[in-house]
Amino acid sequence: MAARGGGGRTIRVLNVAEKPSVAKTVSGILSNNQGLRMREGRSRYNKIFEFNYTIQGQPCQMMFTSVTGHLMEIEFEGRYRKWHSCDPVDLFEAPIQKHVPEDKLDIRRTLEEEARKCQWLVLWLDCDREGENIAFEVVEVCSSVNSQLNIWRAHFSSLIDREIHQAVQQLTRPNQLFSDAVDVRQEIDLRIGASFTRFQTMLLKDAFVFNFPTDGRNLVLSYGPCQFPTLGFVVERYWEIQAHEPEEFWKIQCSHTTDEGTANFNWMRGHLFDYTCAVLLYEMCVQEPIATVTKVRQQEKLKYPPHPLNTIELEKRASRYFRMSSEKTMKVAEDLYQSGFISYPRTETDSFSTRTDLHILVQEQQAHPVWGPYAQRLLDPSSGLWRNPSNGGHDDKAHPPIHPTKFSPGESGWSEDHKKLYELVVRHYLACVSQPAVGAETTVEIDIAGEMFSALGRTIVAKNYLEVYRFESWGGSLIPNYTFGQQFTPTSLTLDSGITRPPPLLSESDLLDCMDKAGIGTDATMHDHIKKLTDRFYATKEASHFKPTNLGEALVMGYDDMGYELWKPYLRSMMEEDMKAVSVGNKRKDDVLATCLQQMKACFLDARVNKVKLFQALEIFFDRTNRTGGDDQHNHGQLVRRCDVCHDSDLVLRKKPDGKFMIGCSAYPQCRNVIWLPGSISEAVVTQTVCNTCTPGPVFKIEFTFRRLEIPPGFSVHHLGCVGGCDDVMRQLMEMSGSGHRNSSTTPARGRGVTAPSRNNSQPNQQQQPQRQQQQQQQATCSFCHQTGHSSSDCYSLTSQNRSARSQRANSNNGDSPLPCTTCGSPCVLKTANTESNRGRKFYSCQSQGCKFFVCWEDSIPTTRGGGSRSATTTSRRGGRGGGQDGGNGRFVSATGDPVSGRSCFICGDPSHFANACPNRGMRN
DNA sequence: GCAAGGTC
Repeated sequence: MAARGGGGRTIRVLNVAEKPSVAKTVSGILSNNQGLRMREGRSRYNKIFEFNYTIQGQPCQMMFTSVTGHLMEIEFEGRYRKWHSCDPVDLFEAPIQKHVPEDKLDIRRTLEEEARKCQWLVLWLDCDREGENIAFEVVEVCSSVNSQLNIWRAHFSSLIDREIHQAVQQLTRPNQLFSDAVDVRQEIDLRIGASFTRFQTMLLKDAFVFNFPTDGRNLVLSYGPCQFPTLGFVVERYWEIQAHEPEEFWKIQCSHTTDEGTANFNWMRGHLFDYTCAVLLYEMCVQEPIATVTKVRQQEKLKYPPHPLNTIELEKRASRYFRMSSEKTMKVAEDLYQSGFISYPRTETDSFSTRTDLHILVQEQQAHPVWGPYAQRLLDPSSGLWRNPSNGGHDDKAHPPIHPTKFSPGESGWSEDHKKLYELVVRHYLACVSQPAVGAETTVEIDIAGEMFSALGRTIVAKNYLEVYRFESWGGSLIPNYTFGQQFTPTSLTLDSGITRPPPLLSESDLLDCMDKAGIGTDATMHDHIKKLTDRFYATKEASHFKPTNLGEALVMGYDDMGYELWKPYLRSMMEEDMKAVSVGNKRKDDVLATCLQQMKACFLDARVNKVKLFQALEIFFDRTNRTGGDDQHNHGQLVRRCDVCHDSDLVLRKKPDGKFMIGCSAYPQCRNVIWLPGSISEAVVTQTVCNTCTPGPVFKIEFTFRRLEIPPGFSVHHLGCVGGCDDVMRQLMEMSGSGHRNSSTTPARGRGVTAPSRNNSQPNQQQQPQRQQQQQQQATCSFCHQTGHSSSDCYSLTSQNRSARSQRANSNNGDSPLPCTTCGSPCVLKTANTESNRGRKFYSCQSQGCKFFVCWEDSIPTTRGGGSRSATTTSRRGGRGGGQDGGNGRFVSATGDPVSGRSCFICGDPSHFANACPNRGMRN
């Protein structure tokens, strides 16, 4: 702190904290609870504490009050607030104002009244970017009534006496850059959120039949840079599950039982997808079933207690242990915090400060009837149970990890959820300061006919923290004693089949994990974003797992089909990087704002041009209403020819709202036959001239006018063209611009198809390209939004090049041979496997949505066995021990061609089944 | 009727 106050005269200092509890605690610490007075402010929650204090020799009369988080909000100016007052694209530039909302006016009044009386303002907001921004909001309010205020910032990371005294003696100036970063975030969030939300709501809400229970409220199809990536995680997992093709695998299981117990030996190959190979190896084991012990290893293993608890871990664990939603968890935690039983529940910190008195917290818990005795042992040095907690590596510099602050055996007013959550916080804390559990592990490896197997036995030597942390367990199993070189005959040796399973739907804990890793939301808001998915009817939660609704899936699909990754976390991650750059002065606030908004506006305009993708995606799931939902591009047009797809309606020429032309079927959406025309057309009129070549006729020719600079030299600006297929000029221009014919009447939209987005419609001609590319490289021009200074890979509105989920969906539809599904009876298709062990092998799979059942391998069908797609020399994964089927008589052969076994069961010889289904399989002593 | 971030 460089400046001093008013010499020896007592000055009045207004201190402002981010929340009432901090104002109270800091006042208590600084005053040492001596001469501390409290009086009411204008807001019933935000009291004012008064006491005397000396800052660097300067006697001060301290006034300490608080806000409750942000004091201000940003909003569009009045004339832009009504949804129909402007085009949503205008929201990228509409004037924005920051104001104190109605429910914070009383806090503002308190600040104004106190600031008028003071010479200094000391800001005690949380020490993060948001806290710095709130600090500037407080400064704005206070300075407006007292421009002479001397403004200071106190830095503290926990509410510990020494740190607070130190903070007030080392005041600095507030950091404008930190605050700027938050201003940028707020403005981008508002402009993107409001524009896209209005756009997609007004476009789709009335165009489809949605039967969501909105309780009389308007249906809002919101978009937000946090809620959409959260939805994206849910949809992506769902697509992964749908794209999963079950595959059968085989593994050899061995067990050995003695008086000392049972050892289950696992095949060290894991499992094989090649049945023949597995059978051959199994057969060798059966023929030479003596096991030889090749390794016995004994070692001590430790299982460590968890790190101290932060918000995300609290939410994840409450979800896992109690199936409590993150929203509920935070509500209950807030209650417990408000009533003083646990510490502040919104914290990223998972390590305790070295100055925290950890023992006091345990002492309080000694009285508890259930975990009290454990707390007593923990405090007894002779038990050796105490261990200083580990460091999780996160520190928000504002709050300690979540820990119990007051003992309770359970309050009468507590719900079951309150009891569970308090217990979790206490047990977690006690676990953190306990020794790890100790186990003795024995690993035994055996060899049967050259195949290796291993078994693990564990005995728990000391449970330690597991005694109190009942939510975790550590399975122990006794196995017999073995010695190196020992031989024995297994009790059972079986060839078991299994089938690969898709991953499960995302649990709340998984979803929080995804968001945490991708930086979506903050610890205080993540549960809000999750709840928003269900509030907006984008996802449902069933048995603690999230599944997208048709609406959620369709919206993501629509943007994905446009090629945008608005539903992926990258946009938020890039914004977060820019915020960091602003906060350390590496980028200017105005530059980041301008660049980001320019790019997002380009993305918005492009999305609007391609809105048909959203329609197509929603049409897969919902019926259309008679209302257009603002989409009028399919209403009128000039007749070009009879539709060559539905043969029932006409193909008509239309001009789209963006000025570009297309030819589509008048029966849209029942028929989605469409011809996209080059973007270089400035005018197009259907003439009465009929093409003499194209059939079936009549096909009316069109008088086109092209923009000179957008067509190659040698092409005429005026052209009487035919779109029936005979016209080379049109064909060439269409190819150059990536436009052309598409029949989408039978295929739901997936991927770009031939519909080139408008940005590609004015490609330079061949001669111009090298020069243009060079210019682009020199200027680093984004090929998407056409702004300089970044490439398309750095564009906020990233286009999707890597569409794994969609390509999987597309690839899964490569079959052509019908066969009824054994599960649902729907027709199946023949597909080609793409896994390492079965690449190229054909199989039948059900095509019915929601079934997707793997039916069988093509070569396992009896009538086709002789000519199966696998060759007789299929090699196993075991080098020289290859084996397979011969091509003709269906017998197994070894790599040398010697017959090994017939196609009948090699265990009992019955031709009606194979060994894996044999009732006698396995070998018993 | 829209975002996300604070907190009560």
